[in-house]
Amino acid sequence: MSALPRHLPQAFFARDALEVARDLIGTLLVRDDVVLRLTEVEAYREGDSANHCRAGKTARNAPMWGPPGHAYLYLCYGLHHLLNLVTDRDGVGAAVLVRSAEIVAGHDTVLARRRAVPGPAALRPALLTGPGKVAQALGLDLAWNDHPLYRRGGLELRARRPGDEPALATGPRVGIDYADPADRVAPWRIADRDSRWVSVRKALVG
DNA sequence: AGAGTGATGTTCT
DNA sequence: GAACATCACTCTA
Repeated sequence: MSALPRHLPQAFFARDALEVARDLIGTLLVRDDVVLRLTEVEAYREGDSANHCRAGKTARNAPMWGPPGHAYLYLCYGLHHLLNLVTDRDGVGAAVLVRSAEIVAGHDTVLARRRAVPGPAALRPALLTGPGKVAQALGLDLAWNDHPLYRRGGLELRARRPGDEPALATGPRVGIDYADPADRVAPWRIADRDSRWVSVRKALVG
């Protein structure tokens, strides 16, 4: 396998979640032999009624209030671990949820973790479109909370590959019917317009 | 392809 | 006790 692009520095994450979300499409999540290219994310910002931090700091959302560039994981519906990347400055509760990705390397490991039957038929978007699937493919659980992504080791985030300048599509975030109307329709879901490895493709524009 | 539904456990009212 | 940033499976067309 060819050399990976550079790590993104902590300063990359120390901005508004929406800005970070746009820049995350096309970047690489790396763990052991698995390399995933991000194709779909959602921003959860300060003052956002869909944000886990809307009611203040709790034991669950504590990592979101911490320094940028760390992981925030939580258990959704009692079954699925969801991976977020903490954004904005220390003391602000904001993050970007990773919704979908495509496989760059480590196909066999991903298939095994996803409990898919090995073979060409398994390598289709349904394998990795959805936040629970991405975390499962990376082998992540709550033990990865607070893990820094801007340093070598464990779970890492690296820059886009040379020449990868994805066109973006946007749409409303998924599964936040409880939020205020304005936040519910805000186009804070960002995707790679030209990738098939994106969930709920229908609601996207651009 | 689209709608319906059960699984499963933590968090918050 | 209800809600929940979901998934995989089953119908019906």
